[in-house]
Amino acid sequence: MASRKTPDATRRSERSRVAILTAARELIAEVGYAKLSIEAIAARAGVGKQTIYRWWSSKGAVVFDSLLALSEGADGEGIALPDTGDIEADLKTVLRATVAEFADPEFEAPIRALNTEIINDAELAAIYREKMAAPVEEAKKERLRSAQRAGQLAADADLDLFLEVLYAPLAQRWLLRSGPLDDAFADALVDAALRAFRPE
Amino acid sequence: MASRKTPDATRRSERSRVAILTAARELIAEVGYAKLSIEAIAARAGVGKQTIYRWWSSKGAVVFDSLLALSEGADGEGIALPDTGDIEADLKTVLRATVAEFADPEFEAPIRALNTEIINDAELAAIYREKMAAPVEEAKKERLRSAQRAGQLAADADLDLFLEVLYAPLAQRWLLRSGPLDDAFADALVDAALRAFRPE
Amino acid sequence: MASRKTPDATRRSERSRVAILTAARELIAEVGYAKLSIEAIAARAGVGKQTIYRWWSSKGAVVFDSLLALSEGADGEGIALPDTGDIEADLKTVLRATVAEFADPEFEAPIRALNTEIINDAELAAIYREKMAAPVEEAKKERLRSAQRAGQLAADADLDLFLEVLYAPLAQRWLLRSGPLDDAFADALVDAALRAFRPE
Amino acid sequence: MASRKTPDATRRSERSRVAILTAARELIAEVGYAKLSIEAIAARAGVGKQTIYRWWSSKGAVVFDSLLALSEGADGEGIALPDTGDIEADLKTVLRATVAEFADPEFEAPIRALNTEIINDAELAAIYREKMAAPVEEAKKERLRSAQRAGQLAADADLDLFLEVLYAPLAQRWLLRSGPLDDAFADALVDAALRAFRPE
DNA sequence: CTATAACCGAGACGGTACGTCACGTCTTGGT
DNA sequence: ACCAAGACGTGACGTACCGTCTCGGTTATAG
Repeated sequence: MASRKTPDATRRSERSRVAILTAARELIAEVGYAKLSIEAIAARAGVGKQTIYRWWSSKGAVVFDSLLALSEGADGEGIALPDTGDIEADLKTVLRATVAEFADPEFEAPIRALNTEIINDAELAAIYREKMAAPVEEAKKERLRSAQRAGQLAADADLDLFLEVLYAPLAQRWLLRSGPLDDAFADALVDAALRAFRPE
Repeated sequence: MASRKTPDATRRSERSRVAILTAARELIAEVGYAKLSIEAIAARAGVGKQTIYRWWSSKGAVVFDSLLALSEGADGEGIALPDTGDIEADLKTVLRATVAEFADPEFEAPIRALNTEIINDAELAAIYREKMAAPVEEAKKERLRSAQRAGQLAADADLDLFLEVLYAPLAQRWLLRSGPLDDAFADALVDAALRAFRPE
Repeated sequence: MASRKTPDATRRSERSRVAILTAARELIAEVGYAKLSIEAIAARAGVGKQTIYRWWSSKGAVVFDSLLALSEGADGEGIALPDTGDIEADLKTVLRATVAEFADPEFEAPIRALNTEIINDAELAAIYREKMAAPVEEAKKERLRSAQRAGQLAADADLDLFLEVLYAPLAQRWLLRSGPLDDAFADALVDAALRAFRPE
Repeated sequence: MASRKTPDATRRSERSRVAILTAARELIAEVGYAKLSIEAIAARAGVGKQTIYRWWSSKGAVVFDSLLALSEGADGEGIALPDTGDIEADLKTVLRATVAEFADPEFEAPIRALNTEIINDAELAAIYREKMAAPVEEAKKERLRSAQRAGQLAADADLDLFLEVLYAPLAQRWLLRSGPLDDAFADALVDAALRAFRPE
């Protein structure tokens, strides 16, 4: 069941690893995911192609890792959501921030690339959920639990479902460009989600 | 000074058009979107490559057309939703059907391919919304208006938002494989959406 | 028994064919056979690698053809040997010329390349004999027959053997650098060969 | 300012040296010279690549050494030619044996490899002549001197030339596959050489 | 009797070239 | 004019080896 050739990870060149991931990130921003090539990454990173193939199984895996690396460092505590005691206000703040983030053209290419990868590769999807989505989601749920304790959300609300109802429409509009992505939309989503899961 | 290339659509070979679209559909199902090539489509269709390039601007466009063709024929009236008078029951019926459809491995490859295209190509996204999404959406909204008239939905409910809250989480789970996609989930979504937009 | 893919020779680009052969010849002279690469030939010829692989099966075949092309044009009559009536004088003239030719550094690289190919590829060896060696050999034998008629050579002399005795030592010295390659050696070879095959 | 690299020969691992040479010989026989790689030799010999590069300057040098090793052991006296008093009979015996040796497919690959190396590398050619060719040649010349003393060969015959006239045609036919290599040919060569250098 | 310097196995590394695939353009001959 | 066929220049693929460069580990003299 093990892979046929297992390079010795202790000998791995950290310099090369970082250079490859950096080059991949830069190139995605510059030429987009579709026109990204392993050769270009290797050239930009000053690395032999084999060094990429030795440690990653596909272009998608490199790209994925390069984006994953972005969200690291701030692992754990750093990603708590604001808690003013007013769940509606706090969620609107957060969703408006998300909307603003999506509007940043800098994030456009990499995030579309990431989604393209995840849609077509179940394995990467699993890693994505574990490494990138899960911590953020947990932070969000923590805030929701606080709201439940404060009686602002039904005590038996399915928090996963709540988050999906809240975020999926946002993500869909952005991905499919199926409608305006503005503060009004963010607010409307928060209102709808809170209505759907209010106490009583 | 005139545009360099304007093929005469009246002379277009219908036989070739159909063969290309059919070949594209078959190949997507067989090898997936990523490994699909124009050359393979041409070979399978018994067509010169130029005949493809003459009428479509990119691989995505061919693929897109080939999938678009699937949803045609039943244009207009055919896609009305059930209306038993009970919006909750009707929506659950429809969403459960959608869930079942997504579970069909036959649809897997083409729909993921379609989404990959749409995510990365704004123009195709527009055509998709106009040609494929809009008619279906309109049918759904028609049913919702009926529910509004029956007092089962708030009179001022934003129907677009309602549909997004209802369908986006479904689509997201399927695309990202972020959770089970079953009848229970469908029912929970309908319940949440109806709670968010109930009258009063 | 036919090759798996047979390109249409009538469509072949003469421009590319000539450019490839020319580039190959130039590069052999410049960098030698061992360091010659298909990629370099393609680049120099302004041609895609596939165009080379389409028409030749190996680097050796290209190189071989490029050298073969050199000896064409003068096919047939052009290669008669001098016939003054004195076979000894004539052979010495010819062998001294051959010695001089071998001393030309311009010929060094290509001819060594040619021999390397022929030694290791029986098929190329056969083509070489038929296309390059045979015509020259026939011309030489014609001169020897004239000498036989003049009574300067045994009437029953094996002319093939005569030529081998005459030329093989020359070629060997050059290839293996096993001794000086000068006029004295040429003369000595002619003397020995004539002694071995004199009349009576 | 001293030479950068001077491995200490006294510390050299004999086990590795032999394993490398053996592996090289085996691989030449198995895959031929052209497809032989340093990495394959190292792997087969259970040796690090550096150990090869430390002691040999090129692939050719390794191959050459591996073949050279074959002809050692019997250095010096062992390689005397038969001397029955009849030079014609003795030479025919020897040449027929050589012909038989060339027909052995076991020798095919290595000897062609050796020649390929020698043709393209003047330095190896010099070593070859000194280490492999010279002793054999001296033995042959010793037999010829005996024939001269017996009056079977011209007293002033150039023995080097004699050997070239005798052996070069043989080697050429084998290398270029330019004709049958049989006993008849061997006999004809001996006859021709003896005619060329007979007394008087 | 260490220690310290070389060789050694292993194999990661930056590279070059391989031979293949598909791209999108262009040309030819047939309908 | 459109079409099937496919040659072409281009560029990327993933693989094989190149020759160099660390890494421990193991000898085998020199202190």
